[in-house]
Amino acid sequence: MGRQPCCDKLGVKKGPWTAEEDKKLINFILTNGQCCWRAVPKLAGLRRCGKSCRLRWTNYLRPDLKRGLLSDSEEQLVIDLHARLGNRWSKIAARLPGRTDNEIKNHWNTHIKKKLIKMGIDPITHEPLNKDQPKINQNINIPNQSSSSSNNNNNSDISTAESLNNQTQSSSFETANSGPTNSLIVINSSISEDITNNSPPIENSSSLNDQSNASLINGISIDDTLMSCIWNDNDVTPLELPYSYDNGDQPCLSNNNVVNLPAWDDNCSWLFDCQDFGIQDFGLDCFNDIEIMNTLEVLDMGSKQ
DNA sequence: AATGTTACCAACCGCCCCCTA
DNA sequence: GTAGGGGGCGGTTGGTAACAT
Repeated sequence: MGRQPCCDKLGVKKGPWTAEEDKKLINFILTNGQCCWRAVPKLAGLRRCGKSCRLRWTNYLRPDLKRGLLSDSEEQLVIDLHARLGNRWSKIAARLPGRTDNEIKNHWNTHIKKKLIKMGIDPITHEPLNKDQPKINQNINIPNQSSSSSNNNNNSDISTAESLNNQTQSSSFETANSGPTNSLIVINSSISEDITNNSPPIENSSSLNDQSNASLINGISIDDTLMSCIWNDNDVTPLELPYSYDNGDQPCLSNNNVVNLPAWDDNCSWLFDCQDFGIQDFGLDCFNDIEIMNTLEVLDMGSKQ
């Protein structure tokens, strides 16, 4: 017995969303909140699959989304989280406020993956591609280490690594060249404590599965808040992230390490209006017509570009 | 200018998990 | 206990813009 399709395929439109459809969906969500997605298309007057509506909303229309490329710090955080969580994009996205799993997944596949490969890092295992010649520590987060060493990557790669090094202090790689097993990339955070104390399931456990490896990460500086968030399977809403917003617009780690997420684009100022209320709630009596119209106007602008 | 190639990303597909009756 | 619905998730595709030849 096959499953019922999520929607009636006949008469369901596919492909890119039009500004008109976006308006309808936004209007509906703002008016009614997020309810049963299957019912949304019908109620909103859209010839779309409910799933498609949900995706459009969560990946593009949600007012709390950031747009634009990931910053270096965000990128580094994604790498760190991926090393721990694997391709659990939604889990990773949950730790990056304003970013969606789809966005992170795309960014990983188009940017980070290539960067890591160029650096000699296997993007899947986060181990050096050539284990006999571990060299990534010469590029990543080893302060005062010359980047002119054996790695002959191009300048952009080196500058990328340096950039990551400079901007991200609390989340970084290190390679452990001396282990009896394999060279190892570890996250510069509370891994060692978590391994010994909590022992949560580790996606890429191959890199962290023996005593020698565990010993290698002893002494690495710890950011308990961040890693405890990562370990907890409980969903973490953006507000529960270990960031705080210094001066209202500069996210900081709870341990006062600035993450340097970029200031939001001025064009997204309307989003701030929307952040005064709970996105999850969208009971939306707190919306006023002006805010809704602002949203729709911005959408119009975007669609005309 | 025309054509080919690459990069990017929005959107879709289908599987899986969770909840509920 | 279990079947089915709903939503979430990760992988993949397809359109298109940018760049190269």
